[in-house]
Amino acid sequence: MASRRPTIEDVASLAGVSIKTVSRVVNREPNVRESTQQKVGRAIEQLGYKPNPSAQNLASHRARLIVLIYDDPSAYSAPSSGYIVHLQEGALKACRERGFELLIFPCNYRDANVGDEIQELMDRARPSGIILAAPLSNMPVIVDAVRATDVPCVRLSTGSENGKEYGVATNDREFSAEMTRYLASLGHERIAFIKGDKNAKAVCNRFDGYRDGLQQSGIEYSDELVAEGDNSIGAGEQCAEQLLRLEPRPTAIFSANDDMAAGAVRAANRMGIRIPDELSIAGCDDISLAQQIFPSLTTIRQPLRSMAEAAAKALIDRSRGQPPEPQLDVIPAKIKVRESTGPVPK
Amino acid sequence: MASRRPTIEDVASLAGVSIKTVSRVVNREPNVRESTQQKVGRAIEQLGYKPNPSAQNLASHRARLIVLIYDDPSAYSAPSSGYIVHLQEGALKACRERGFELLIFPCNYRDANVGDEIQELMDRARPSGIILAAPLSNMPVIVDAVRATDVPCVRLSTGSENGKEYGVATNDREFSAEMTRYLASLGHERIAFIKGDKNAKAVCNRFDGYRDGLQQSGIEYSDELVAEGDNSIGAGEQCAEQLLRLEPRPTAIFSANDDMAAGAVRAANRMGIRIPDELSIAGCDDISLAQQIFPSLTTIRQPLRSMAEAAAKALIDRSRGQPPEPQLDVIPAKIKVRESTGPVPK
DNA sequence: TTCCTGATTGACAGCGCTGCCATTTTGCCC
DNA sequence: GGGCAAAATGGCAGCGCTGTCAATCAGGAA
Repeated sequence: MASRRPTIEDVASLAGVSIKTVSRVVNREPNVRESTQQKVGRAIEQLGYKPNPSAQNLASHRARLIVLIYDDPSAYSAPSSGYIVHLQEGALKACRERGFELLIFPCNYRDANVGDEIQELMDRARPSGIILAAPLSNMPVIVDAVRATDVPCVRLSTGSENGKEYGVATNDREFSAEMTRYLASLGHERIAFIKGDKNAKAVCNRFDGYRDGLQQSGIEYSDELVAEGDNSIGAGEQCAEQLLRLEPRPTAIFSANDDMAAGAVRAANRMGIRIPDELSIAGCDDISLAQQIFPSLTTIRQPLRSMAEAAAKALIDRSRGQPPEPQLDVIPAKIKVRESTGPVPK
Repeated sequence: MASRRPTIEDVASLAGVSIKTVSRVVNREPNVRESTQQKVGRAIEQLGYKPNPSAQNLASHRARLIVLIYDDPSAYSAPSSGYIVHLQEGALKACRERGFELLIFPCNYRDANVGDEIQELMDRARPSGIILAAPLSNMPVIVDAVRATDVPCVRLSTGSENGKEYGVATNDREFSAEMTRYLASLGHERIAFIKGDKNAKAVCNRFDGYRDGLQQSGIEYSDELVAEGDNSIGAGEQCAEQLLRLEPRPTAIFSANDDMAAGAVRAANRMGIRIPDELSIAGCDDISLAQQIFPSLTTIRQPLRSMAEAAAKALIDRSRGQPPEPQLDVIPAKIKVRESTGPVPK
C-alpha cells in the first residue's frame, strides 16, 4: 500500500491518452470530447489521483492561494476575534470549494514596516488574490502596499469610493437608519451614538445612517449625544460613561460596532444602570461576542461570512480569467433583536 | 522595473558559484565555506532573491506548510473564537520566522466524513506537520484520521497519555488546585465546579486539580457541587443555574474553561446575583472573552500562543531532521485575578 | 614529495505539471 | 470523394528548485 502517489502520467496511461489531455480534464479546459472526459475521469477516480499543487503552481506561475489580510487581533484596539473568524470561515468556504488554500495574515498597521511584510508575503507565497478586511481596507498605508504588489485585491466594507476595483460591502447607511428608527419606535428620543474610527469608511456610513434615521423619525440631531471611539471595547466603555453622565441621560445608545456596544454594556453595568429597563444598547456586526455577553446585544447581523465568500470567489474567478462584474457588491444586512433593547423607561 | 523575478541561477552567476551552492546557503546546509556564504549572501541581498516555494516543494517532496486543525467555531458548542485566534497567532509566529506558511483547517468532528476531509487536505497540501487543537486532540475519530495520513502531528493539551508522540500541554492539574486554594483563601467553602467535555483530557485534569485544591484547603468534596457541561457558553449557563438553585447556595463557581465561566456569569446576571459580592466566578484559559464581559473573569492565563508556537516549532525542526526532545512539553500557566472573584459574602 | 581523507563545490537529472505549438481527427460543404 | 476549417489530441520544453553523485581542493600523514 505504501506505493508512490499516482501522477498525471499514471492517469494518462491508464486512460490511454496523453498527459496533456488529463491536464485539460483536470483544469476543465474546453475542447475535450465528452467520452474522453469520462474515460479520464474514471482513471482519476480509480487511482485516487490528486494533482500536485506545487507542480501546478510552478508550471503555471501562480499559487492557488488567497490571502486574507486583517488587523492583528492582539494589537491594541483591534477588532475582536469573532469578526475575523467569521471572515475566515467565509473565505475558507469559497477556497475549499475551488481547490484553493487560504493563508491568513494578521498585521499591525501601526508597524512602520507593514509594507515590507506584505511585499515579502507576496514574494514568498505568490497568491492569486488578496482579501483586505476592514478597517485595513480603508487605510492608505495598507491599501497602497497591496496595490504595489499588483496582486488582485478585494477590499471589504469600503465605501462607494472604491473606484475601479471590485469591492464587497453592506448597506451600512440604510440599516443604521433602520436601527435608529427601530429605537425611535420603542419610544426613545434621546438616542446617543458612538462613532468609530474615522479611517473605517463603513463605520462612518453608519453615522450618516444614524442621522438619516433620526430625521426620518422626526427627532432632532444633537452633537452632545455623539461620542467618538476607536472601535475597541475600551473606547466604547469610555464613550458610554461620558454619554451616561449627561443630564438628562440618553435612554438608548447605538454604537457603530459591536465591540464598542459591548464596552457600553460594561459601562452601564459598572454604573449600575439596568439594561434594557433603564437603557437600551444596540450595536452593529453581530460578532459572536454579541451573544456571549449579558444582556445579549441587539445588533445588525452583518453577513461577514457571505462577504468574505463573495470576495474569495471573485478573486478565484478572476484568476481563472473571468473578471467580476459589479464594482461594488452590496450584501444586505438585517437587524437582530436580542435582550439589550426595550421600550423607553417612563 | 517590471523585470523577471531573480531565480537561483541569477544569484549563482552573480556570486560566481553553482546554483547548488546557492541552494546550500539558502537552506543553511553544512560544509559551505564562510567566505562563500558571504559572497552568496551578498548576491541574494543585492538581487532581492526569494526562493520560489513551489519549486522547493516540488523538488523536495514536501510543502513548507503547517496545518492547524481545530474545532469549527461555527459548529454547535465549539470553543469560542478567542481560543482559536490565540493558537493561530502562536503558530503563525513560529511559521513566519522559519519561512513556513500556516494553513487553517476548522472542522466539525460530528461530520461523518471528517476523516476523508482531513485525508484530502493532506493529499492536496502535503504539509510538513499538523497541529491538533483541543478538544480535537483527544478525539479518537480525529486523532486516528490524522495518524492515518502519516504526517507528523503535535497534539495540544493532551494528557500524559500522549504516548510516543511529542505533545504540548499545560500544568492543568496544578493550576486548578491553585485556583481552588485561592478561592478557599478568600473564605469560600462551598466552591462549585463545572466540568467540561469528557473527551477533553486537559479539562478532566482540571477537575482532579479542583479536588486536590479542596483537599489541600481542608474542604470536603461534595458531588452535589459539581455539574457537567460540554465546554460551551450555553452549557455553562445551564450548569450554573442548576448549581445556584442549591440550598445553601455555593459562594464560588470554578469552571473548567472560560466559555462555561462566561455562561455562569450570564446565569448569575439573569438571576440577579451580584458578582463578586454574592458569588465569585473563576474560569480557565484567559481567552479574550474573559476581559470583554462584565465583570471581567478571574481566570488562568493559559499560554495558548506559546503552546501553538512550541508545537509549530517542533514540527518544523522535525521536518528539517531535528527530532523534538521532550515527549510532553509542559508550559506553565498562571492565575490572573480580575473582577469576578472576591471575599466570601457574610 | 606523494598519497589519503574529509571538506567543499559542481553537474545534472528529475520533481509533476502547464504553455505553446504541431499534429491528427472530425464534421461539413461542394 | 476531395477539400477545408474547427475540434480534439499529442509532444515536449521548461517552471525553479533539490537530491545524488562525481569532481575538486586543502591539509596533514607517510
